[in-house]
Amino acid sequence: MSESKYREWILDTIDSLRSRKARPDLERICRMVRRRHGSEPERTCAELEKLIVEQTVLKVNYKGSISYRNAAKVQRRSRKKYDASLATAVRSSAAEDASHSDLSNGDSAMGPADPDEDELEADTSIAMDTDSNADEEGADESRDEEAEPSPSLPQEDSAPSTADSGPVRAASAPCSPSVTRPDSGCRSGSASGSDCGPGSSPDCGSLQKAGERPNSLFPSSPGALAHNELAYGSTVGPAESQLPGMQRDNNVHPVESTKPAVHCVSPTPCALNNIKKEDGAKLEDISRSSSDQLVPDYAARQDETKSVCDAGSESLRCLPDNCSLKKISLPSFKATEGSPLNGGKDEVSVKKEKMSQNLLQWTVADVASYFSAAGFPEQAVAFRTQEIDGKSLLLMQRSDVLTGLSIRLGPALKIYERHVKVLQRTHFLECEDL
DNA sequence: TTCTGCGCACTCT
DNA sequence: AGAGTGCGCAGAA
Repeated sequence: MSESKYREWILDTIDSLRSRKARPDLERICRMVRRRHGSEPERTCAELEKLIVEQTVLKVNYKGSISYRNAAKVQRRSRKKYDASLATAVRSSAAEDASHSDLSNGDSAMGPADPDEDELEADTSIAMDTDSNADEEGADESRDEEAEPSPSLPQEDSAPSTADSGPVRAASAPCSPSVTRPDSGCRSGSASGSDCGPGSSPDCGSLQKAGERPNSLFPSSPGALAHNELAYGSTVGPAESQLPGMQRDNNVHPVESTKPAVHCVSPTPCALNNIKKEDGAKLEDISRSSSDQLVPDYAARQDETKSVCDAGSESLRCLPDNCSLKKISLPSFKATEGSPLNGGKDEVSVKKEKMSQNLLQWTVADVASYFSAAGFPEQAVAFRTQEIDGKSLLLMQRSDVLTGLSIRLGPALKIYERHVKVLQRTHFLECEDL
């Protein structure tokens, strides 16, 4: 309930700042929301992150600083072509979130709000993230594999877009989730920092809602995912898939753009710190005792084998079959599928499917226990703190993992490359098949 | 002190 | 050339 209210407030604020030619950064947004509605900065940060995840708001790195955009209003300028292709991906999920249209973000306040704005969000968002980091491999790889499928999509979309008839319309679904990462949350500026400051550990509880949203499912569309990676991962990204505003930084200062993200200590992270100390200990103990050695082996192998492309399917096989990850408890997975340890090729594929599907059903606890069991108990706490469930996991970008969880770079890289990426890839590859 | 409006330079398509 | 963005400054509240 308050969620939509916040959405409105935040979008309104962003629009407002923009109209007055002020950079819509975290600090200003929080301040304005507080002034206008009396909302706590931490809460605003949390809600903002949710919107970012939903892609209702895009977080971009423009001219060296982080800015937030009303997804509905961005991108209409350039990416229309892109949209077309993206639209497809999005659209699939769109259906699911039709409900989302409520996102209509109340831009009303803003400018020439277009009627199509609601819909725009979807595509817009997808492409955005500029700030991201560039991480080469991630993006490159994903690009290779993922980019391919998309080509086919475009055409399809074009049709739909036609349907949109509207000038801009492309995708009808506002769903795409993660283009931007929530990571930078409160980091920017002093204000943000102070607002969401460590001491103020925002109520993470609020954050989790993001994952609950229906649209978070959209990743089910391979295309969408791919795009996310591209865009986000713009990281490395080939300018191909990025949005105008966002890519600027990446293209121009790939490295620099990353920096901000690194420093950033999103609101969540702030909370993380506190939580880590408290609950972390418990969790760590538990998880540690349960799994440490499992992953290395598997992970290492993955790394080598990983020629990205096959990573997806390979990983699947790897996880359950080759690697003795039995210990890793994948609740949903097991539940629906039974023991993953046996079975021939057919079974494997079946498992694959189920696993992917189940991924969407993973709860925060499932995700945490997964990483815990995978040998990252400490980091698992971060996932838990950030309330990353299966859906969120699918939406995570490399930078999210590297910087948004406030975990050390080393483990973060391993987690992303060996697990997150693999799970995502697997998931959407599978979706593709379907 | 804070908010708001806006000229103008930048950046990108 | 056209359009989005936001810095920096001045005026208003």
